Parts: sequence; structure tokens; C-alpha cells
Amino acid sequence: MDAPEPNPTPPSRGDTTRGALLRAAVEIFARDGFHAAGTRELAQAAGVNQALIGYHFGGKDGLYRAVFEDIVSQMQARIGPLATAVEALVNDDPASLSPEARRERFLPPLLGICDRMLLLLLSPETLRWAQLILREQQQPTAAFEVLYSGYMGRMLSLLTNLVFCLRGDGDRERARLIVIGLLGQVVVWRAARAGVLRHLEWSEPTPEQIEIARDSVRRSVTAQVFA
Amino acid sequence: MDAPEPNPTPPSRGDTTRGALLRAAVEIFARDGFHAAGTRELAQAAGVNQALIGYHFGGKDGLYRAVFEDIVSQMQARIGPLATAVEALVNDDPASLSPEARRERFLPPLLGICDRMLLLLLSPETLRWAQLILREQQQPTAAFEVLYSGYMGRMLSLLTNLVFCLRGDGDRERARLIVIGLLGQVVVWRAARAGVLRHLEWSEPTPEQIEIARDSVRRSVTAQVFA
DNA sequence: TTGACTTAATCAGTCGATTAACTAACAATG
DNA sequence: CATTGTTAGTTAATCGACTGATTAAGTCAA
Repeated sequence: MDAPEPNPTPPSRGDTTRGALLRAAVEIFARDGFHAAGTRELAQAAGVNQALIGYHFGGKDGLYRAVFEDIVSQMQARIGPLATAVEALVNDDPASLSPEARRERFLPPLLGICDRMLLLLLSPETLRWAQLILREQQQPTAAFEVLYSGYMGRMLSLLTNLVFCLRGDGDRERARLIVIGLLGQVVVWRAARAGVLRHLEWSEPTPEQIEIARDSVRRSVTAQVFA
Repeated sequence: MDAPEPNPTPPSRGDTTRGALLRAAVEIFARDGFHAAGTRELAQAAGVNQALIGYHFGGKDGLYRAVFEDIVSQMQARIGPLATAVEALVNDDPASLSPEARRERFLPPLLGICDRMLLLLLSPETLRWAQLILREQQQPTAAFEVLYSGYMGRMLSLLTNLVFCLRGDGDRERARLIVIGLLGQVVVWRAARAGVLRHLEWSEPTPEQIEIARDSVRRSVTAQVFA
């Protein structure tokens, strides 16, 4: 028997280079932004020659877009199954349910998704993604399209459906607005990060502090969904 | 009689130049970010010579910091009186008030401040400020210190005191966390702007849409303050 | 030998900063 | 009143460093 090789096609030289560049680019683009990041620094951080950015990605812009495509594909792998399950849940919504039954059926998955999003914003591994995504919101480039059509739009309408079913009042527009509020509860932890940390007199969030943040978000989300 | 001249000392040549540079810099730094903004473009937009950036502000960095100092001073002029009034209100908090009385006393100013903040994020005049402030949160430079000690810290503790008095449960830490949630309600409209607009199928927010946003924020804020 | 990949070197262009010459505004001086 | 000195402000030109992109030669595995 050969050694267990789950990947039938071992990565070629080019794949290795592309991967190294992508990994370095996520880090550096997130830290410095697109303009402040230099191709030489990107290449050096990846341990490859500078000209390879042009060869493999067509240029700095191509590498930037590729970073977002990579984020989307990894994100889909992580939350795709969960999203599918919840989509199935909201799709067979028994028309007449008591408010209590709706709460029991739809609130836990909603809070679960909020938890996941918050962790995405605060955990060190995916912190870079959050930085890139937030940056892209301010002045959307072509990369935003990759992002929105890739997974963001799906998540937003999933959340909206969840809130819509949870409230059961038939007001879809209101559900959309509430979702924005929910999003705010979560996003503020990264978007206003410097101010928030200073206000709480935290430095880098510890696991205990992340749990505090999570509980606070859960409470606020629950309150405002029924507002 | 001479023409009415309210300003006793007319602006010198230097003041005019500094003003023009600051006005152009707010626009361009907000649009492009610090690194992508070039000194030549900044100077041209201000209608002055490029070397004057170095002369008046010591360099690009100095101009950047000056922009934030300008924002802080203008912000203080705008919300200073309101803040002082509300600070006075929370400072003589009658110890034993009924929840209803607290709500009547402290909720309106809280909602008023949220309104002002939301307008700050959405109205075209101050939109640039919001962009700069949010950008600065991601990787705080020296400019963030100017911002926080200038007015952001004051506003956050003011909001916290307001929430603390409003709830009247003696839990200061909880009040701080709730303030972060309130902040999120408001900030999300700019921080996740691209995603939010797309989700609501809005383009550039119209006055009517801003009102919709305001009502939604007021409702969510009210709900989560008492959560 | 072929084609994918990598390398060092170089391209033209832009960056922020600085310099020296110049001008405008104003006070002191005769 | 005219002149001069002084200073703040402005200008065009230039500095070296760095930017992303490109090229031609070279390496590597099949």
C-alpha cells in the first residue's frame, strides 16, 4: 500500500507558488490595504520571486481579486452545510405557528449564525478576512462583486428569511431592516474595534472576553428581533 | 459705514492655503485612504503648490493628522453643547426613580444622540469624516489618539452613563456592552455600507430612506437598551 | 525536446521631500 | 513719503527612492 494520499493530484510547482502567494497576500493586504502593499513585499513574504505575481495572477490586481475568491470558497466550505440546513428549515415554514413555537424553532439557528459571524470577526485565524471584507465595503472594487454574489448575499437573505419566519408578521421590509441591525451588533466589534477595545479597557480580546461579547450580542439580538 | 466684517482678523494668505489643503485633504484621504492619496493630487485639488504641504504641515503625515484635529474641533463645536447638557442631566440622577420615570427622563436624549450619529454617518457633508474615522479604527495611527481623546471617549462614556441611568440596575459593565451594541446599530450603515445598500436594493440613500433607517435604529435601540 | 515555471535585471513612471529663487505684505527707518 | 529690511509665503525644479510590470535567459520535470 502506498502512503495515504487523499489528494489524487499532488500540487504542482505552480500550485505551491500560488498557494504561498495567496497566504501571504491575505495577511499583507489585510494589514496594509491594497495600495500600501508592495509587490516586492508580497513576494518576499511568500518566499517567491516578484515576477511570479504577474505570471500567476496577471498582476497585483489579479492577486487581490484571487484573495477574495479564495476567501469566498473557504467561507462556503465552512458555512455552506449550515446555510443549506437553515435554508431547508425556513423553506417549510408551517404557516400557522404560535409565537412561542416560532421562537423555539427559529431563534436558536439565528443565534447560532450570529455566533459564527462574531467568531469570524474576532478569532485570529479569520481576522484577516474580516479586515479585507470591511475594507472592501468602503470603496467597493470588482472584488466586492466576488464577495457579495459569492456568499454575502446568500447569508443576508438567509438571515432575513429567518427573522421573517421568527416574527411571523408578514412584514418582509421590516425583517430586512432588522437584519441590518443584527449585522451591526456583530460587525461593530471589528469595524469600531479600536474605539470598542479602548472603551472596555480591553487590549486583545481573550477567550473569556470573546465569550462576554458573545453573550452580549445574543441578548441584544434576541431583544431587537422582537422589537 | 464699512461692510460688516464679523471676523476681526481676516485670514492671512497662509490661513487660506491651510484651509484649502484641509478641505481637499478630507475629501481625498476619505476617498482613497492615506497611502493611495498623492501629495500632488492633494495640492492640485486644493489649488496650491505641492511644496506647500511640506511647508504648512511638515509633510503628508502632518496633513493627515491635521485633518483629524480639524474634524475633532468641528465635531466638538457641533455636539459640544448637546453633550454638556446631557452630561448635566445624568449627573444629577435622582437615586430612586420608577422605571417609567427613568425612561421618560433618559430615553429621549439617548435616541437624540443616536439620531445625530446616524445622520453623521449618512449625510453627504459629514460622510467623509465617517469614512476617515472608520478607516482609522482598523489600524490606528497617531490620528486615532487625536480622535479618541478629542471626542470619541467623551461620547462613549456619555452614552454609557445615559444607558446606566436609564436602566437603573447598577450594572455599569452591562451598560458599557449595551453601548457597543447601540454603536453597532448606527455604525453598520456605514461600515457595511455596500452590503447594506445592496441588501435593501437602495442606491444612494434618499432623505426618505434615511428616515426609514432612523426609525429602524430608534426601534432597535429602544429594544436593546432594556434587554 | 517540450512546456511549465522561475529568475535576475531592467523598464518607465511615480512617490514624498527638499531646495533655491522669487514674491507679497508689512514695519522700521531716513 | 519713499526706501529698505524682514519675514511669511509661494513657486518650479529636482532629488533619490521606490512603484508595478516586463523581458530574456535560465531551470526543472516529464
